[in-house]
Amino acid sequence: MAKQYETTILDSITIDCVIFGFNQGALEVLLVKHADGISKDKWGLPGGWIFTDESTDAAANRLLLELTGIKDVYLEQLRAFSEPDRFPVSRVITVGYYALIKKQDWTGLKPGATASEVAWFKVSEVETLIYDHLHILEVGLRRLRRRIKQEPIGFNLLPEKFTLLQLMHLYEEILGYEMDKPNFRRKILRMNLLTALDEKQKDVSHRAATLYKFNPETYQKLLEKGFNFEF
Amino acid sequence: MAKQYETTILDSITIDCVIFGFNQGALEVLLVKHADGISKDKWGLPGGWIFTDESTDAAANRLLLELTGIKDVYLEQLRAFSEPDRFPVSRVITVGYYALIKKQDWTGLKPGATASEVAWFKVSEVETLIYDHLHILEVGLRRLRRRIKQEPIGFNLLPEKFTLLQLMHLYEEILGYEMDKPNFRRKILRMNLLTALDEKQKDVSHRAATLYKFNPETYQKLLEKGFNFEF
DNA sequence: ACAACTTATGGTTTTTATGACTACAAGTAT
DNA sequence: ATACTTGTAGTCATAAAAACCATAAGTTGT
Repeated sequence: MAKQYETTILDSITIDCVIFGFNQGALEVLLVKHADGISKDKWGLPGGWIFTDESTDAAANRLLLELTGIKDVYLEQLRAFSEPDRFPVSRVITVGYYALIKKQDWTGLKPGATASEVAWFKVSEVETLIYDHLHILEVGLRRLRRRIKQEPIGFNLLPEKFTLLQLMHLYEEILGYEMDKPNFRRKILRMNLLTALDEKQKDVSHRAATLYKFNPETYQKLLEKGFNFEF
Repeated sequence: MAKQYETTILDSITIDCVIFGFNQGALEVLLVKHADGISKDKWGLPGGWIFTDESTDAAANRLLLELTGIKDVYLEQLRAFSEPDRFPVSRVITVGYYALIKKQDWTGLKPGATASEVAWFKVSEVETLIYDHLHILEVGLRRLRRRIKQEPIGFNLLPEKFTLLQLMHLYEEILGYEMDKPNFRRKILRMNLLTALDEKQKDVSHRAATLYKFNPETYQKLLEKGFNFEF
C-alpha cells in the first residue's frame, strides 16, 4: 500500500488548508486531530501530499474533499512555508491554502483516513497547533482581512440568503472593529452587488429584516467597467 | 561536482525571481540568458535550487546574490507555481519571488555560473520567456500593482533622494494611468512619510525640484497609531 | 389593547478627501 | 528680454464618509 504511494507523490512538498467558517458572529477554523504519527492526538490543519501529476490547486481541492467531504468552495493559495525545521521528521515544504465555506452547508463532517476527529474552533481561541500550523493560520487570517476589504468574498462565509446585519457582523468580526448600521447599509447597497429578495428573516423575535443575495454576474459586469470594491 | 550538490538540494522545488527596476519612467525586469540545458540561449527569470538546510526566503536571497550580485533588497514571496507540466524535464514546483531594487545602485551586473548574459528589459516589451516564467512575471506585476497602493514600497525602486514628480511617474507607470501633479503632491505630503531635504535636483534644464526621502521610522510610528497607507 | 423593547431602515448634518483646474514661481534656453 | 519648461500653491465643486437622530415594524409581557 504505502509503496504504491511513494512512487506517485512528491516527497518533500505538502499542502495545508486553513478552512474558515462563520457561525453566530464568530470566525471559526476547521481542524483535524491526527490519528497517528508523531503528532497523534494533536490538532492541526487538514493537509496531505501532492500527486506527481496534479497541481497544488488540484491537490488542495482533492485533500479538502478526502479529509472533510467539502468541495466546490472558495479556495486560494496563501504561499509556501519553508523553514528548514518546520517539520521535525524530514525536510518538507508546505503550500498553504485558505478556504471560505458556508458552514451550514456542511454539517456532519467526517474525519478522513488519517484523522480521528474533525471539529470547528473559534479562531480567537486556537492557541497551539502542530508544526508551524499556527503561523499558517495567522497568515491565512491576515490574508482574509486584506482580501475582504478589496474583494466581495465575504459572501462565501454566509448562507445564500443573508441580512445586511449578518454581513456587517461578519465584517466586524474579521476586521476587528465595530461599524455603524445605517452607514454600512448605504455603503454596501450603493455598490449594487446585492439583490434584495422578496423574503424576510423568519423566527426572529423582532422586526424581520429583508434577505439579500450576492450577485456575482453584476459584480463581473461592474468589474469590466472599472469598478473597484473597497471597504 | 554535480554529485555533491545532489545530496544537499531539494530535487523537486526551485526558486524564480522577478526583479523589478525603474528607469527613465519605465518599469523594467532583470532577465538572464541560460548558458546551457534545454533552454540554452533563451531568456528567463533568474532562479535555482534550494539547499536542504535553508528556507525559500534564504534561498531567494542567496540566488539573487549568486546570479546577479544583488543583495539586501526588498524581496517578497509571490506563491508556488505548480502546474504539472510547467517544467518539461521533470516534475518541479517553483516558488516565485519578486524583488524591488534601486537600479542605479547596481550597475555592472555580471551573469552567474549558469547564465551567459544578464540584462534589463522593459516589462511592457517582454513577450516570451522560458517555461511559465511569463506567467510568474504577470503575477509579480499584479502583486506589485496591488501592493504599491497599500504599502509604501515604491521607494524601493527609486534612489534614496527623489523628487515628487519621479515618484508620481513611478506610480503612473506601475498603475497604468495618469495623475494630476498638484493633487499627487498634496496627497503624498499629507501622509507625512516624506522628509523634504535641503537639497534640489541638479543638472536639469528647468527649475530644480526639492528632493525628498522616505522615512521608514515615521511610517512605523504611524502604523502603530492605526495609519493606513492608501493610493 | 397597550407599553416596553428590539432591530430595521430612512434621513440629516458636518467633515474630509478628491478631482479638475487656475495661477504663478523659478529656473533654463535662445 | 522672451519663450519655454517644470515646480509649487491655491481655489472650487463634488462626492464620500462619519456621526448622529428619528421613525417603522415587529415581538413579548401585562
